[in-house]
Amino acid sequence: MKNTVTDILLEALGRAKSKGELQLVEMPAIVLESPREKSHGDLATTLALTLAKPESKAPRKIAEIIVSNIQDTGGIIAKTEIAGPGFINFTFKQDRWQQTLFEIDSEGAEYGLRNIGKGEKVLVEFVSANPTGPLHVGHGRGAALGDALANLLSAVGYDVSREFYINDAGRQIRLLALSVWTKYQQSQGNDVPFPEDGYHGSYIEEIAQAFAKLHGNKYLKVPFDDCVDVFGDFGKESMLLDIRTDLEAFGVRFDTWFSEASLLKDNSVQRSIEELLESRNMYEQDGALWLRSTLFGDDKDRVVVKQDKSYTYLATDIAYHRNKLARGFKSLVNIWGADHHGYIPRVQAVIQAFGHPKDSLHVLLVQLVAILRNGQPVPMSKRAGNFVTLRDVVQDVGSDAARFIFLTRRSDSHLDFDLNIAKEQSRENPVYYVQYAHARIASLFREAETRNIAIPTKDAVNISLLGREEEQNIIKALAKYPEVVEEAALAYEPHRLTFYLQDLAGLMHNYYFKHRVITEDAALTAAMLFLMKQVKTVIKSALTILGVNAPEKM
RNA sequence: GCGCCCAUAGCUCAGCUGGAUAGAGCAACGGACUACGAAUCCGUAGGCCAGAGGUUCGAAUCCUCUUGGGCGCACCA
Repeated sequence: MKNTVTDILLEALGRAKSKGELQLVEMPAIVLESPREKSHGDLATTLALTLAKPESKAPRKIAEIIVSNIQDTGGIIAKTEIAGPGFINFTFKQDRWQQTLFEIDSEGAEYGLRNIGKGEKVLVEFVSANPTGPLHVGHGRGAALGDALANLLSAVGYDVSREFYINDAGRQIRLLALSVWTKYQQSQGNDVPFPEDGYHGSYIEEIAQAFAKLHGNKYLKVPFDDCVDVFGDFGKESMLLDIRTDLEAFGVRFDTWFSEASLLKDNSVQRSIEELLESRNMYEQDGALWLRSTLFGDDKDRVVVKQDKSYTYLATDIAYHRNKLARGFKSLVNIWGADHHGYIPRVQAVIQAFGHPKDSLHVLLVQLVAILRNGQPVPMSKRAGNFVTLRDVVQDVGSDAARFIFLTRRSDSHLDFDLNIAKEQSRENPVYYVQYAHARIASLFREAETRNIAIPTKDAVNISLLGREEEQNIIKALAKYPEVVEEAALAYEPHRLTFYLQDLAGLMHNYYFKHRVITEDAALTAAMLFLMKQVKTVIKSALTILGVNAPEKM
């Protein structure tokens, strides 16, 4: 629809130019938007306003010139108006909107999908929690965002992979090993002091018990340094299994689990460093190797190899991002906790040092989640191993509610997650509101079936019967869906879909309440059922992108 | 000290690339079930978009400063 009008406008400008009515030294971008105010038509453009200055003419005058040159060859426009300071408002013919319903009906689940990505490979890396403890709600928010975003990017034609980066190198795994080893020793009666900065939490004991069950007292007399790897691997594998299980319960599956340690093992860290030294993006100073990140906008250069020849965290990240690029991903999306924001310029420098444009990496920051119970914040202390886990929340409120609520805010704004509201089955809980709209339509269809009324196909329906205001509003909302999907995908903002869904569900509930669908008037009943069918399709499509179920019954 | 993010109705938040009279939900108040699911709907009220300048035809949106919150500033991970 937008494209058609854009073409019409471009042609009009072309004619105005050839007649000498407008100069048009530069062709302006055509911006079309749907006005809030209904009396302003279906689409509006500010074209005349933006042209006022370069043309040095009054905007209304320019609008008149443009309008006089418009030729609506397709016959879709009912009315063109100049309003206010120079807006041009278009109102479409009713049957044009109603075509939307046929479109949805024939495309079904495909409706709204686009191919702007053209199969380009995109990697979405998210969650990437240390395998040293269970996932908490913050990870859940990242998981919901990453998964929905991946779905969204697929919906617009990208070839998307989901990846979990396992931070399994370095000190934290050693500390995990030591924590498990200590609990193991203690459980076998050896009074070994627990490490001060060790991981607390009952899960460590569970791992130690599982270890004892498997190995008995075989490692009881082995000094820690001689069995770090055994305990480390065991701990890591146990935690990863837990993490994977929790994520699956949350409906999230990864295509790849990428191990940080593997980058050290296969020498890719070393090779990355050599490559950067060769390209002069890395240099030696004071006995350390530095990434010349200031070349690419970072505040200061960063150490990659320390004086003692050990690597900083950045070293593996360099190798990791090099690896991502080498796998052919044109676009990388990283989802991080907001406390890592200071790290962004560094990694963007890495990308550029390897010769890729800065904007091939998009970092989305996820703010913390505060859990509320009965309106009161639930205290969380990571140190004491006492925090609300993703598993707790999913068990408590369900995966659907959790996912939807995580996606009702922009990712970079704080989120208060109220457990009581998430379980509530009312308007206040947006998940139920939207799911209910879907289930209500399903229920309506069941009712129709018991009365032997078929859900009509498009050949058996007279769409022009749907002329009431509520019907027009719903149809317009449905027509907007493909745009919403596209914009949400390009902006990396799945939350736009949750807002869209709430609007659409609202229109549906309002309509349903005002107008009885199944009546004596068979033709009208058929048309209304047909409309409802398309609403159902779109709600389901959007919920599916968000990773939320669209139930037939609740 | 330097840098990043945020400030919109009593509360929680939307507001698309700068557009026309700033929107939802909740809470408050008043209404709607002999009919397809009232898990719903309708109405009323609620605003100096933190403050002050600037840019322009036009600013919640862009720029500068101030105030008030959050977070980063490691040869840690």
